[in-house]
Amino acid sequence: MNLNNNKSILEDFKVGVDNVIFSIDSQQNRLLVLLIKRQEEPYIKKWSLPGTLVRQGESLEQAAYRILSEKIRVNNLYLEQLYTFGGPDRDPRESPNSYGVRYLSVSYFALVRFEEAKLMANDHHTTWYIMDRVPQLGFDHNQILNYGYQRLRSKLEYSPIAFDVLPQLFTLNDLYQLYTSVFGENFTDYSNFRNRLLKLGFLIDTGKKVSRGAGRPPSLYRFNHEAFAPLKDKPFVFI
Amino acid sequence: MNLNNNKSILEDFKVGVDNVIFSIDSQQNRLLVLLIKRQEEPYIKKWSLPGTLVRQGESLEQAAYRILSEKIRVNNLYLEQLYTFGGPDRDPRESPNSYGVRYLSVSYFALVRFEEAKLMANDHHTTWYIMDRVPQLGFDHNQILNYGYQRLRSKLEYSPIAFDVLPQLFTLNDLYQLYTSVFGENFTDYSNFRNRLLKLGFLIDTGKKVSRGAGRPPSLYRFNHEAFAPLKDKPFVFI
DNA sequence: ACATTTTTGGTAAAATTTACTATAATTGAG
DNA sequence: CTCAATTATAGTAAATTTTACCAAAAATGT
Repeated sequence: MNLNNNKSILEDFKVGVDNVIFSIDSQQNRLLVLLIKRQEEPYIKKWSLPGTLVRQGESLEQAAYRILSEKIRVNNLYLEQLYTFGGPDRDPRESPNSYGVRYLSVSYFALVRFEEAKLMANDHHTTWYIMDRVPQLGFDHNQILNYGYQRLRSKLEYSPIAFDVLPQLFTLNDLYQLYTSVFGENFTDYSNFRNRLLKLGFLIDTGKKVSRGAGRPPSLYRFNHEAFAPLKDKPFVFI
Repeated sequence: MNLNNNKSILEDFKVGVDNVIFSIDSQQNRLLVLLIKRQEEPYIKKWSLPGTLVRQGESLEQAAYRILSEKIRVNNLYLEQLYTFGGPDRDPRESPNSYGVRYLSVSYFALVRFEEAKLMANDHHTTWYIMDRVPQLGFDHNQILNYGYQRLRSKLEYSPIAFDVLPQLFTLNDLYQLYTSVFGENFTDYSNFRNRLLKLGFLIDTGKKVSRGAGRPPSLYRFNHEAFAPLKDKPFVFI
């Protein structure tokens, strides 16, 4: 950043953070995204991504966590920065050519554990939307959501983010259900998914069995961070 | 973004753009990055990434292009957003707890054609640095540079950004040299690289031959955007 | 007891990757 | 002009991985 510029032509920004918060209901095979019904202008009554403006002394990531904790109560999650949208015309609050304060949106992507993600009881304007039934959103939030969806899919392909939202001990079928909820019907078959994952060597069979109704009881597995680490920088996919 | 917040606790930002500008000198097998020797505080005399503050009515990407065009003259390039660094303590100009104006850095990643990238003649504080000889930089720019380097490598693996900086017509060896300049000695051998690329079907043999000293004259190829398009959303790598 | 369900372990065929070789087409030295 | 050196191109056999299945194991529930 160069301070030699004439300060008078610089622009002042308010910085907002908008979150694409996904959760996976493996029971019902659904990918869900958290949306807010706006209570004020602009885009009043429209659904939108949960967001906030960054406060003094607060980091971007802290702001992203603050949004999350105001809407849902959850302990296990994965969160990372997505993209920064900052064209001068993206927010109708900025009347064109007025050159007053300008809004920048730093978007974050989160994946949260569904079983423990409870909506705040007093908030009736927040809901989990089924991903492929999302309506037209306010601002440029459909674009941001789509960007987040692509990120979710690519992260699941080569990163162990699924294990941030699965319980400590899980069955291979739990993992498979999670993946099919996101990738849909034409996902690879269970047997091959299983073989590929096990060969990678970072899933540990605890030997414990659990009974869940009919059928042979499956083994409970856990994710081994140490065994995954060496794979981190190598190109590989596990789907 | 929620306007219900008490405005008094919000923070005002100046937004800067910092560029990680790479170029590849295939002749000398070197990956280069453009650095600026700072002429003012903070970090005076230190090398740093070229950056600027965003002006009124200017988009982030426009600002990124402006930096580029002030330092080098180049026509063929690839540019995309990298990451936004915005902790409250990243810039020493912000005295801690003063809560005045705060600086946010949106970083961009660029790959430019080396043959036509001429440094501006009157600028003696700008230079191409060999990537693995980069010194300690000002601000958090080593971190940003490293982030850009990872992006460069992963982009080269599954995106056709190389063809944005190669000439319209190029030999397969030109392409190979470019890749080895970035990925180093233990890169896959030429014969297999060739076979893999050709099988993907987006490189068109023009039939034209060109003589460059000793050896059988190679064919000139061109990149076919239409043939690449269907691969865009499918998982694949071409190295 | 046995039909049903689900997990687990496998395998044969297809496809791909890897390591390597042979041949073709040029330049440049003598 | 001849031939060694050089670079491009075309392959191929072996190793490995992926794909599309199948069968046995271990539980449930009627």
